[in-house]
Amino acid sequence: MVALAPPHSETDGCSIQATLAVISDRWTLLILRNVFRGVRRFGEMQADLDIARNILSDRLSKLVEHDVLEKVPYQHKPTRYEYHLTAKGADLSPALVALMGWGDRWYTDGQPPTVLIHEACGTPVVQRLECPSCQSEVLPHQIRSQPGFELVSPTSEELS
Amino acid sequence: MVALAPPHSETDGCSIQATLAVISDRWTLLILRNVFRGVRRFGEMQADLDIARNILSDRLSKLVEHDVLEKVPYQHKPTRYEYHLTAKGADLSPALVALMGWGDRWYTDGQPPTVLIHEACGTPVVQRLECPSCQSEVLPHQIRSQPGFELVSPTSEELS
DNA sequence: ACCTATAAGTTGCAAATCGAAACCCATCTG
DNA sequence: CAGATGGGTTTCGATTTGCAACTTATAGGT
Repeated sequence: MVALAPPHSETDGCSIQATLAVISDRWTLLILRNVFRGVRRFGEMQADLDIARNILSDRLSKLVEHDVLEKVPYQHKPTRYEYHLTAKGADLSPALVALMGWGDRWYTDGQPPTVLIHEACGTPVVQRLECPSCQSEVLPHQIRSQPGFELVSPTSEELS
Repeated sequence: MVALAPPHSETDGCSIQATLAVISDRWTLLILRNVFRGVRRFGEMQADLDIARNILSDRLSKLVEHDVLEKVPYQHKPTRYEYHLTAKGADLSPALVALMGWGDRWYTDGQPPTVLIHEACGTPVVQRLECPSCQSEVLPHQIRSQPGFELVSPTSEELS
């Protein structure tokens, strides 16, 4: 298990909380996964996801508000928009990869429905934690969490 | 942007969908983050998260149902349980790391509230995609998604 | 025996959110 | 002018949420 610092909710954990405020509902990540795959228009998304139109509309505007997607006109008369990933949205890629990986590992019997492969050589890629100074892989139990700038020594918690 | 295959919803994307069925609500990931940090009891979680007791109760039993957490008795008379991560639950660690990382990168002005460091040397760790055969880092735009076993050549989508 | 405290829920009910279908608007095609 | 297309908004019943109060089980004190 990962040894993490004891919680002190005001300063800490807000990263997850802020993240969840943006993506934690049944549809948002599915919408984003589709945008990653090139499904960018209202109708395409609606057909592919089988989501209610009002909900899709609401989620898209929230994603635009949160600067995860941006509306890009693709025709005039009448003006119609596509939804493209912003830099912030594209940066959700690792999270999407991680969640997809978990689903693959625990919710498929045989092959995963989709594998991500290294374009140059065709090998399936893996997601790992690395230590930039040791240049080696770090396993989950070899990490410790530490407050960013307060120099509080975390009263080290016992493990399970 | 990541080049991904066109969607064909029945076979594909179910990994994300299955994952979202488990974790996609406002509280579940916060609960799990706390369990990762050693907060395992009902009352502790309730106090730390400021979550309604009925919702917490509901989420915990769903997580137990989904085999992400398990109830472990820590006293008898009256029997009380702690919630521990199963292997499946612990395997959510990369996803949690990725989501926390995104929040850190986009929702904090200065230092991130919490950094994950390599226990052995104290260096902050990074999460990367790697190609096991090239033994090199793979950037998000260098990956392609591919159906797991059907040999369908994805009609390569134009990029943005 | 009685009172209080601790831990972990459950229940009741009002308020917010969701979802399916219908409706609206602008424009192009026949 | 009658559809068709694309992208929504509105309406309204069903579901989910959240707060507060209640319950159960047990230990400790007086």
